[in-house]
Formats: sequence, C-alpha cells, structure tokens
Amino acid sequence: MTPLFYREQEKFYVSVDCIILGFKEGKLYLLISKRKFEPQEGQDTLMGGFLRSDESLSETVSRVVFEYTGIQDVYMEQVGTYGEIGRDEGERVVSIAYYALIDLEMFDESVCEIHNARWEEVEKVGKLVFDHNQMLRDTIEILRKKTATQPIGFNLLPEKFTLPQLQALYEAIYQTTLDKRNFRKKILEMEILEKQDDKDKSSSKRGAFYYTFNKEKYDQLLQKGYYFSL
Amino acid sequence: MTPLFYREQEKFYVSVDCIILGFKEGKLYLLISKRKFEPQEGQDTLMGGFLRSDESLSETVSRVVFEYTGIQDVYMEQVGTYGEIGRDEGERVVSIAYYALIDLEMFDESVCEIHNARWEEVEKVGKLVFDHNQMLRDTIEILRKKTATQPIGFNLLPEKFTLPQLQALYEAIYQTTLDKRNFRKKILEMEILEKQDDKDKSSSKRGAFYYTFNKEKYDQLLQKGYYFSL
DNA sequence: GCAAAAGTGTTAGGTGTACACCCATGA
DNA sequence: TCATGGGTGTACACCTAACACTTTTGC
Repeated sequence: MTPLFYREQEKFYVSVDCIILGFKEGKLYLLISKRKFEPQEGQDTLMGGFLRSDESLSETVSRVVFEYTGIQDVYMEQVGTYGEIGRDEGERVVSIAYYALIDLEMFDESVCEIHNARWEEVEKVGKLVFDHNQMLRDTIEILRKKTATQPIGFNLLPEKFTLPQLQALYEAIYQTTLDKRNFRKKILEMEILEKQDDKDKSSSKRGAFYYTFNKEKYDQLLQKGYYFSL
Repeated sequence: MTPLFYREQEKFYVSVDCIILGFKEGKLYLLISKRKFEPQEGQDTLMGGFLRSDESLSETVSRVVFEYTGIQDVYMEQVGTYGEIGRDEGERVVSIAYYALIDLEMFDESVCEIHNARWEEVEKVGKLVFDHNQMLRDTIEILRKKTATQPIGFNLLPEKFTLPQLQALYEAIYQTTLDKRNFRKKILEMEILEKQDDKDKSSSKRGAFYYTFNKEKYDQLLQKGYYFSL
C-alpha cells in the first residue's frame, strides 16, 4: 500500500513539547517536570510526548496536556518545529512545540505529585533540557505578538475576572506597567466584555466588578472588520 | 546506543514543503511543479523533499530550494508543521512548511524544464495537492505580518531596486494600493536605504533612481531600539 | 509637444499617552 | 477614621492619511 518512492525514505521519531502556561498572583507560570528517562533523566523539562500513528499533532498535545494538568479542551497554538540533528542527545527526534494557556483554577494539583511537576515563574525558569529554553523564548515572543492583536489572554483567566486582574495579566506578558485609565478605556470601548453584577472582594475591601469575555460579540465585530488590539 | 524508551516509539516520514516566492511585473509569483510520483502524480504541488538523517530541517529546505532554483543562501522562514493523519494519501507524513523569498534575477530558468516547474501568480494559484493550498494561505498571512515589521521584502528584489518597485512589492503583498508620497516619506526617513547615482530607465523615460538596502545601518538602528514598520 | 512615470509638502483629524483625584469598604 | 485598591476624564503631542502639481525625457 505504501507507495514505492516513500519506502526508500528514512523515518524519524516525532515528538511534541508543550509550553503550558498559567497565571496567578500577577505572574506567568510555566509547568515544568523532571525528565523520567535518559538522556538527562531528572533534569527540568517541558511536558512532552511522542507522536503516535493514530494521532494528529494536536491530539498528541491534547493527550500530553491532559495527562499533566487534568484539563481538556485547552487553548493551544503551534510555536514551531525543532529539527537540529543533535538537539536530542538520545536519538534524532524532530519536535513540534506547542504552547497551551491554562486557567489555573481548573488545574488538578494532584498531578504535580504524580509527575514531579511544578509551576515555575516564567521569568525565573532555569536551564531546561535540550532546546527547551529556546522553545520557551519563542513562545513568549509569539504570545506577546498574539495577545496584542487577538483576545486570547482570557484563556489564562477564569470565566469571570476583574479588570485589575486582566491588566495584571497583560503586564505580566509584556513585562511592563500599563496606565490603568488607558487600559480600561481601550478594553471597554471594544465592547467585548460583559460587566457582571457581582464583585471580587478577595483583593480589596471595595471589591472589583467581575467581567466576562463575550466571544459572540467579538466574532460579530470581526465580521464587520474590527480588530482587537491592545 | 538508542535509549530503551525511544525504541518503543513509532517513527514517521518527515518532509519539508517549500513555498518559493518571487516578484516580477508588480506581482507575487509562486514556484509550482508537477508531482513526480504517486499519489496524485502529475498534479500541481509545492516543492518538497524528505528529511534525511544527516540534515537539519533548514538544510533540507536549502537542498530543495537549490534543486529547484539553482540559488543558494536564500532567505527562509518556517511557516508551520502539518501533521493530520490523512493529509498525505500515500502514507503518514509529517510535513514542515517553509517559505523562501527569491530574487528572480538570480533564478535559473533551465530548472523549469527539468522539473516541469513554473511560476504562477500567487493570486491565481489553483488546486494543489494535499494541504498545500493551506500552507500557501498560511505563508501569505505570515508574510504580511512580517514584512510590515521587518525589512525582509528586499529579499524579493535585486540588490539595486527603485522606490516604485519597492512600493509595488508592498502593494502586491498587501493586495492594496499605497500613497506614493506617504510610502516614500516613511521608508526614507528610516534611513536604511542608500540612494545610488544611476537610474533604472526600463519602466519610464525619466528613470527612477536605484536604492540599496543598508543592512549594517538597519542593525545599528535595531541596537538603539528603533523598529522597522510599514 | 505630449504622454507617461518619477518625484515632492502640507494639513486636518484621529490616536496614543501622560497625568491626579475621589470612592467604597473592612478592619 | 484610615488604609487599600477600584474607578473615573482631560489635554497635548504625535502620527496617519488624504490630497495635486511639477519634472524629466523619449518618442
């Protein structure tokens, strides 16, 4: 069944590596675990897995993300493919990196123990195996461009969030501070947020109103040629 | 030598597909050839090749681009990786797409005959094999974003080019028209172009001055925190 | 002399950015 | 009553976008 010409070609191990990001306490966090086999066993690594023949790439990513977080249907995007000959010291492996954005309130803490996994501040991540640091850098660069032009940051927040939370998220992604008034003006005039009646009182006495992201409204605006931009 | 855990994993065919772009007569062109083996033999296809164990991904791309254009050291960027199970009807193949920007004056016409290749206007490209149309669409989207923020368009032009040529290039990429005065003002005030003493008289009686892109000057500006933007 | 493309400045409107004070509440 | 974070409006600088005429020269 395999065409003749194909059979003359070499085959390779193909893996996915997942840059799983979460947000809490005003900081971006990366899920890191200890590598469970040689080479570099015991070193800090991204979550990864080998591609299987009954899976598309994104299915492999979903499997890996679910295994390490207990969450399904996460937002994910391809970062790029890393294919240098010596990148994996064990064997020639071509690896496709994906980032995934997680709402930490959905995260199942028990998997941390199972997999020796932990959440590390993105800004404080140390040496990871192979080219995983490069994958992380590439992810952050892509994330910065993407969050500026598409409303994907909400994937890092709970369904209901406050404007101070949202602003802190953008500040963490861009590693900068933003003017409160300008931020609120800009995000609210897009009219893609729905103000709720209740408040989050966990971080102040006065409390901050909850908002939700209205995807339908955003899609309508896209149709009319409007663009998200922050 | 191969670690035990790896040996339990499946291996896959890995290929690269190249979106080779050129620019002439105010239009973007894509290099297309006829597929030389089953399945879909004889259909229009991007230039592709299988990854070999002694090559990195970009080396494979260089080999393919050289084979089909006779040009070395081309500008190239990864577009993305396509790994759906049934995308190649012949066998499971994971394919990494790269685009390459070619100066058509360097192009060796003789390879067209050898490979049944031809330059087709990007806007008029018909059905290609597998998911190659998707790869092309993704390329154009990336190219539009990238040319707006980085000076990569020059790779599609000869060493010496005129401002009307450069403007036509941007108009072809964005599929729009630009104001001549605004365009010239913007590109010139970046001070990354060097005006030459001679003119191109092929497209008008008066002739248009040649310019060259000064990469050193651009790199210096980058250091100082300036950004290219058009 | 005329057709055809190259080249050149100004202005108005809109967008981004900087900035300071009052409000609500729990302790 | 006070400390803490939430919430609000304006003014100025800058950038973007719109716009028309003159120049050069080969035919």
